[in-house]
Amino acid sequence: MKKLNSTEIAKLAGVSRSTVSRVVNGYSNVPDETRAHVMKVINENEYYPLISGQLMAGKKTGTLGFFWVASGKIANDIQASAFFVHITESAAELGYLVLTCIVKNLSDSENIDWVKRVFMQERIDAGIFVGVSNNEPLVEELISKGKIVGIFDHFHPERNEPNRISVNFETDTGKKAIDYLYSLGHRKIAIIDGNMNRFISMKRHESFLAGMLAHNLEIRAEWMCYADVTESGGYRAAKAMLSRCDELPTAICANNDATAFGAYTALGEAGISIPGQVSVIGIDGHGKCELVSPALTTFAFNHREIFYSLVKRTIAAVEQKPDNPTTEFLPSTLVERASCLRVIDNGNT
Amino acid sequence: MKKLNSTEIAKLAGVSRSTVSRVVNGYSNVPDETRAHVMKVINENEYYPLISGQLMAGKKTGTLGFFWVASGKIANDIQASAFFVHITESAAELGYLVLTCIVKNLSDSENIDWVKRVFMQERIDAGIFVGVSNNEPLVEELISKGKIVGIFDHFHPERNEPNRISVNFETDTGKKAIDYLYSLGHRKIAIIDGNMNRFISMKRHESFLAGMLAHNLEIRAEWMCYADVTESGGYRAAKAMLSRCDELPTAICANNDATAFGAYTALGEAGISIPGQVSVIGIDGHGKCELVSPALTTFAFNHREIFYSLVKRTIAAVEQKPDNPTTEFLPSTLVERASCLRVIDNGNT
DNA sequence: CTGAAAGCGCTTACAG
DNA sequence: CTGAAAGCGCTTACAG
Repeated sequence: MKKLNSTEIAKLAGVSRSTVSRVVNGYSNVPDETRAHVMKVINENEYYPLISGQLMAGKKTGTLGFFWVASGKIANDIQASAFFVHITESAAELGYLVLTCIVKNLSDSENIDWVKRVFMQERIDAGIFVGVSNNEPLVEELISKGKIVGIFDHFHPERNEPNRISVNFETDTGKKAIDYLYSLGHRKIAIIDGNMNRFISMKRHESFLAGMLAHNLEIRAEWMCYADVTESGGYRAAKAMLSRCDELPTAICANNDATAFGAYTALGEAGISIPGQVSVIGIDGHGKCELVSPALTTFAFNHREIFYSLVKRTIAAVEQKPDNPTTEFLPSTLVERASCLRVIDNGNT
Repeated sequence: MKKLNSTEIAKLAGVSRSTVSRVVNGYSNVPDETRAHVMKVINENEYYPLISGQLMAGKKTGTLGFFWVASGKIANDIQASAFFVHITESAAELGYLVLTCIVKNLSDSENIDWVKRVFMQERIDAGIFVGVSNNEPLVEELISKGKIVGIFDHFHPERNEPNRISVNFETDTGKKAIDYLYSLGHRKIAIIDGNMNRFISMKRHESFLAGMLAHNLEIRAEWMCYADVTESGGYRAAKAMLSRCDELPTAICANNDATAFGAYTALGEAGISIPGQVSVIGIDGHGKCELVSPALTTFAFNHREIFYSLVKRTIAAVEQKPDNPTTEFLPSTLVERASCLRVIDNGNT
């Protein structure tokens, strides 16, 4: 069966290309009878309008870019899978396709150009970014050029351009984690902070400290450490912390679950039992929490909901829906597993 | 900065649009000096040719579709992540973008149309399919329409259309698994087969039996079971097998790792220790093998290599490279972990 | 080596 | 309600 174009379909149906187009696009100004007849010809001939023609005539692509910025190995990262699936499924639900790009390094000009070209060539209507810092120049450039960008973990209260869409974790989860450990009797708490270029890591840092202050807990320098948000970063940070501290904390509060998994390894290597000697708590809701031993207690976010919110509002911006909220903060839920132990309050503060 | 088109760039550079196009496309028939001058104007104005115009003029999309057919929940599946990452990275390495589609159900006409439209609208140059049966009507239809399709786990020796590209696991891994268990002294081996609509599951089934026959092992009906290739399928199959058998096998040979994980759960619920009472072996090289307890011994495949081969040859078909092999079989490597125990051969065969 | 011109397949204001 | 016509931005054979 030969592939027909709209002119040929029009001829077969005995109408003009205009009418074929109206039927294809579901416009209302076509009588039911005409529509049914044209549809029949379209279906019989399996006519699908070519995207090239539609784009030239000014239609949108119906496609979202998904830019996953990940420097390390992500092939076996459950989280990468979850993000990819949530974004793709959310987009599909709203009738959009997803063009995926894994970006290794946003400091590399070739990488930058690869991303930029996707936008500038108008292959997509908007792009979703995951894994960028809160002040990524490329993102800022795209926004300033009027491109619609949806960003996970991004907040600039002073900038509220309608094409700067973001979704965020609530900002007080750090304090909630400290509160929880405190309620279990922990008074000696170590903190593994994240990457201070990321909005949420910074907020979590502030929020950890707020929790410590609220309970009058000692913020001991040797227990404070910084990691990036990765498992290997958490491992290195925890290892260094353990080797320098005179006294062990009773609990470690990690910036995120991946960092906590890294801490598990460091504690294991040092022969320290979890939660017997040291409790560990994460934040995120990583799929691996239930697989590690002991299962990791965490403040979990609903990632499905988070990405749906981001994708939905990004698409709303594309379609110029009015009153579209540019940002949203979503809540966590405590999931108690086996990694945190109740301890006797020995009165030390 | 206003966005310019090729006419405006041509004017600024003092050449014709033809020459701008030649420079953009890197054609050789442009003197170095002209090329440098035009490039300068292009870069200064950040000119990127719109994909819409390029497509209309007959250029390819430079995009591959990735159709992941998965009926169940895949958000937390490590494998889904790995496949997605390998395909996207392989494509990027070869200069291609990837349009991803998660397909829930290839029996549903809406799902079918969603996939078909991506091809028919010419949004992509070719599509990669993962998770389809060896005789998927949609795939056959696309191939018969001349669409270039790359399929993971697909083999039809009698059909060798140049647009039917596939990559496969070697077909004798089942026998290797039996050989290995035999070498550990196992004589009472249970087999969990996969989905017989999948090429590799069928081959593995044949190959399991070949191994059993080669060693003169009894193929006991109560130890033979069928699952789909999922973890829950493996669980159900193993559970049913355990409840009906009078005597326990000393080892379970699973069609694939996910099925083996399901068997773990069934054995755990029945209070049967792995590998103390029953050894378990998988096939695949799933990222979770090292996370489960005991770590799963498996015949692992190099998924990166597998998907690179598929993507590379699919792209070669798009670019009409000569002598492009339409299929390839890749080997496994035994990865010994903790799930298989050496047993004393009690002489039973 | 270079430009003028044709052409790709649609959609949409416009006129009726 | 419907059609003729313009127009979208490129590439490429063609002619020189």
